[in-house]
Parts: sequence; C-alpha cells; structure tokens
Amino acid sequence: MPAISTVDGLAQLSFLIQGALDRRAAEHDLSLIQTRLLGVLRDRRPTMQELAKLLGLDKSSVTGLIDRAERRGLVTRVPSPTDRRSSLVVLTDRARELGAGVAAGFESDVTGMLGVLPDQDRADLTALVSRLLVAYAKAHGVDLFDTTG
Amino acid sequence: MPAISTVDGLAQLSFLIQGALDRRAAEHDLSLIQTRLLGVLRDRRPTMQELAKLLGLDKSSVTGLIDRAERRGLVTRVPSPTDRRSSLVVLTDRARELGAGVAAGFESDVTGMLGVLPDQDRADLTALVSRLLVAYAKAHGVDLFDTTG
DNA sequence: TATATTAGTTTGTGTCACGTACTAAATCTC
DNA sequence: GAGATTTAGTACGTGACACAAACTAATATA
Repeated sequence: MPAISTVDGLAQLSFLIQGALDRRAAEHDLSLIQTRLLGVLRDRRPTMQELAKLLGLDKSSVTGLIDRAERRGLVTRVPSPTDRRSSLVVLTDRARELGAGVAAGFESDVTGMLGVLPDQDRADLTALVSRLLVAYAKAHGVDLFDTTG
Repeated sequence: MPAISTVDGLAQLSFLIQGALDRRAAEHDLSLIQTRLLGVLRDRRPTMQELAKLLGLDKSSVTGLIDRAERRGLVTRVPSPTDRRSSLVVLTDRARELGAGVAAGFESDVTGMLGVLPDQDRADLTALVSRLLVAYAKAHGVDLFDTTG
C-alpha cells in the first residue's frame, strides 16, 4: 500500500481527470481547451478580453481559439452594443448539445472512478472538494465556472 | 453558496491544479508534458514504447517529446542492452534538479490552496484522494506514478 | 483636440500530438 | 536456417494551440 502525499495525490488525480475529460472530448472531436470553452460559455457571453482572463490565456491565443471554434460553428462573435471595438462570444445551440454529450460521458467516467469508494467516502469527498473550491474562489475573487457544460 | 456537483467539482479542481502546475513549470521554462515526463522518469528508465504507454501518447509523439528534451539536456537515450532496436530514456541530474524545483513551487501552491480548509478536512481529503488513487490503480492495473518529480 | 489607453487581430515562432510511411532489428514459421 | 512477420523507433507532413510583438480602430483622458 503506497503512501501518497497530498501534493502528489492531487497532481495524479488531476492528470487522471483531465485524461478522462480529454478522451470524452475527443469522442466528439473536441480538444480539452475547446471543451473548457464550451463550459465557460454555457452561462456567459464574455468579450474576448474577459474570455482570456477566464481561461488564463493571452488575448492573441483567444483570437485563434475563437477563430477555430467559429469556423466549426461552435460560437459566434456578436458585436458589443456598448463598445464598437469589442465583440461578445456566444455559444451556438449545436455547441451546447456537444457540450452536454461530453459532460454525459465524463460524468459516467467520474462515477465509475468514484465507484471504488464506499458511499460515505464519496459523499465526504464531494463535500470537501466543494468546500475547497468555494473557499478558493472566494479567496481569489474568481467566480466559479462550469467546465464541462 | 453555490452547489457544485461532484463531477463539476472534480473537473474544476483538476483545472485549478493543472493551472498551478503549469505556471510553476513555466517558471523553469518547462511545459506541462515535460514536467510530467520528469516525474515519470524520476524512478524509471523506460523504452520509448513504455514511455508512450505511461504518458498515453502515440509513439511518434514521444519521439518528438524526447528529441526536444534531449536537445535541452533533460534526458539521454541509452541503447538497450538487450534489444538493439530500442533505447532507454534516462533522466539527467540537471533535469532532476529542475523537477525538484517545480515540485517545490507546486507544493507551496497546493499547501496554500488547502490552507483554506480546517486541519481535519485537509487530512480527510488527503486520505480520500489517496484511497481513490490506490483503488483506481488497482482496478486498472496502472501503477502509480509521481507526476511532479 | 491631442495623447494615451484599450480591444482585438495579424504575423511569426515554437511546442505538442497525430497518422502514415519508412528502416532496422528481432521473432516466427516452415 | 532462409524467408515472412512483427516490433522499436524515426521521418515527414499536418493541424491545434500558445505566446510575444507589432499593428489598427475605437474609446478615454489630459
């Protein structure tokens, strides 16, 4: 029974989760970042600038990301009503469906992954992760976002 | 106080963790995948083939990854003593130091992140994550790997 | 109004990942 | 043991992704 430190454990867990998400996204021909984009846009219509901040990317990276997403019919650029320099990025219905598909597959992965734990542990883990995220978001002024749509 | 599902929570947590790891890696001019490579190689000297499996990559992807890593003095290709077709990928001392540097920074990030939780919760979380990983590894025949070096 | 700032794109560079096609070495089959 | 097959790894071409720097247009500020 190997001892796993918190740090290593969380790192490994994050790779496991990202791997699952990536595989599910690939089933729908989506990359991880595009899937994350779908999640972020599910309940937002940010400007490019805001999107860059939400995703932690440079604004020039977002241009390319949205170019590709728009070309594939996942998002549209809507001119901002208040600032003629900027546009709002809006999810299409098609993308919303795609996102839901990825989320469903991913959910079953996570459920399977957690299936090895007894019920009580599972509930505890959910509560702890939730508490952690809320506290972290509060401390960093980051608002919580849905990553999977 | 938003309610976060287990699935969304774990996805968000994984993005948070990967983000932290990526930023720490970038401080040392390392990409996420290279950092992961460092972690995987810390206690292994696999063939290219084995490495591909460990990282979940195509073998042709591994060629490029190791090319770049070798060019930067992070790894060396040592001819296999038993099979003249294959080589073993071995970490250099320099890479080992780099990996330790990333791990230190990352550890402080995680510590800070967990700092918002009371002691008991933190201990519980560690135990749960550890149990989850061990169970998962056992179920999937995957041996646990250190991701941060 | 003149200047500075901001939003977004363009261009060029590098990493990363894949599939296909290839070479050389091992393994198998007869 | 010679010939066919499999295996290990690389080469090449393509595309997504990310960044920095330079640029344009619009807004803010002085």
